[in-house]
Amino acid sequence: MRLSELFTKTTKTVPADETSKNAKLLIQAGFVHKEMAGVYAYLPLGLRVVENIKRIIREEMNALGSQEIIMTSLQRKELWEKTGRWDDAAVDVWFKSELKNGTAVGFGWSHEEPITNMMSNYISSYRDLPTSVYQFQTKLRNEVRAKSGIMRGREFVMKDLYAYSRNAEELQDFYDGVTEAYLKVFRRVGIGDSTYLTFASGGAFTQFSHEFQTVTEAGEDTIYIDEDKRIAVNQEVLNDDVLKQLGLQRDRLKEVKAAEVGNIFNFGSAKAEQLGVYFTDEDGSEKPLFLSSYGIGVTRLMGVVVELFADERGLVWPQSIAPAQVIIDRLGESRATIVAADELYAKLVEQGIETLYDDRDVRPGEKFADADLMGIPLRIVVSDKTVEAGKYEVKKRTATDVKMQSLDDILKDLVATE
RNA sequence: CGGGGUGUGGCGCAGUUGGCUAGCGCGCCGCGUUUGGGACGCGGAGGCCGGAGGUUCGAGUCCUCUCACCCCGACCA
Repeated sequence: MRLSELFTKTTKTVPADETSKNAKLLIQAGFVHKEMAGVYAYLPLGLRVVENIKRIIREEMNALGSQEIIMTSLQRKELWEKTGRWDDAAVDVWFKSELKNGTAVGFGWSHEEPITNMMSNYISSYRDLPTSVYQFQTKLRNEVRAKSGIMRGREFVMKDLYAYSRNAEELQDFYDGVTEAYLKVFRRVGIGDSTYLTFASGGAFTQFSHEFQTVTEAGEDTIYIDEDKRIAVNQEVLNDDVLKQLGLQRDRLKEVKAAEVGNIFNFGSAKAEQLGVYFTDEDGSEKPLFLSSYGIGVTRLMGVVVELFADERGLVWPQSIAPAQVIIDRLGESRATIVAADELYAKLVEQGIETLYDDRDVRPGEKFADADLMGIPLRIVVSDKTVEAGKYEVKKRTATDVKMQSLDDILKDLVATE
């Protein structure tokens, strides 16, 4: 994409009503637009990041054998009444409305109920199990107070996966598989080192649920991490019994602030019993489905990445989710430089490398500042000097030094670090 | 939901004890000079001051109500 044609622009001044680092930088760099408190629109560059995160998650979920669907935003009241979750006293984040004829509907803040109910149409035998589906959906939650930019909104993109199993053992197998897959997702998006499998308060069926917590000051949770074992305990369940049970020693734990980027729940058969969803087992008996659900906050994850890596010059994206791999800064308007930059751009695009091309007639300082602000991993300068040298000037976003490289060297490096 | 704060061109801000045509910077448009870390000159366009009501000869400035936004706390199944 040529920056002269890119729909958004960067800005030097940031809206005064944002204090969180992620919102400030994402707005400044033109990645998102704030519509209202806790509600953000994703612009071309921001959308690319979201889509890159989704792509990684999608690959890992598909590898588990799960299949992608998309559920509805409008939901039926009756289903949620069956599980006691329609009541505002039980769930206080509901957005509710009604149809013209007065029928009550809710806007989806989660999808366990409708999806489990739907399963009664498609699962009737043990032969249909285990099975799982997932979706990327915009969740709507009427939070009393939105905060932390895109990390806690009233409208946000979430990947939720629902797995149905024949019994507790089968459920556990899948549960363990997803746990691994999640760790892999977080490694791939670049936050593996700071993300911990965390024991948190469980549902009705199990003592614990598992959260994936990324260590950052911008987080809302307090967790205690064991750096050697790579696990953590959420403050909400921390006590001597729990530590003993998990084989952890209090004096080896470190208290940190963290943001929950993923969570997994084991509902056992409780949800299916409430909703009346059964299958016929091998012996002919009717049994309730075992449900487990798995969430990753896609847009929150994006916010966490910003918080984790951004520096004083702007955003810093890991290569795996960056809106582009490369930004070409063309300096000067000489014929030779324009031709050289156009050629480089065409070649990179041809190689399938996402490339931003700063072809604007603005001063060098502005181009450098924008490239830094947008956080593109690799910057290539094309100028009269580089044309004369027959090489390109290359600089990593995180580096301070520049290298003179040929296109072949650049391509080699790009593939190697992918 | 409790406490605190803020609403003035697209963005950031100033506007004195009420006073006459509401300013400044960035950005935007035109012309020219510039071009390796956010250039400069000249000339322009753009706001009825969040909204409603009130006080007053006169309201961006005062009063009442209301809406929105931000922060802290509570909440987050």
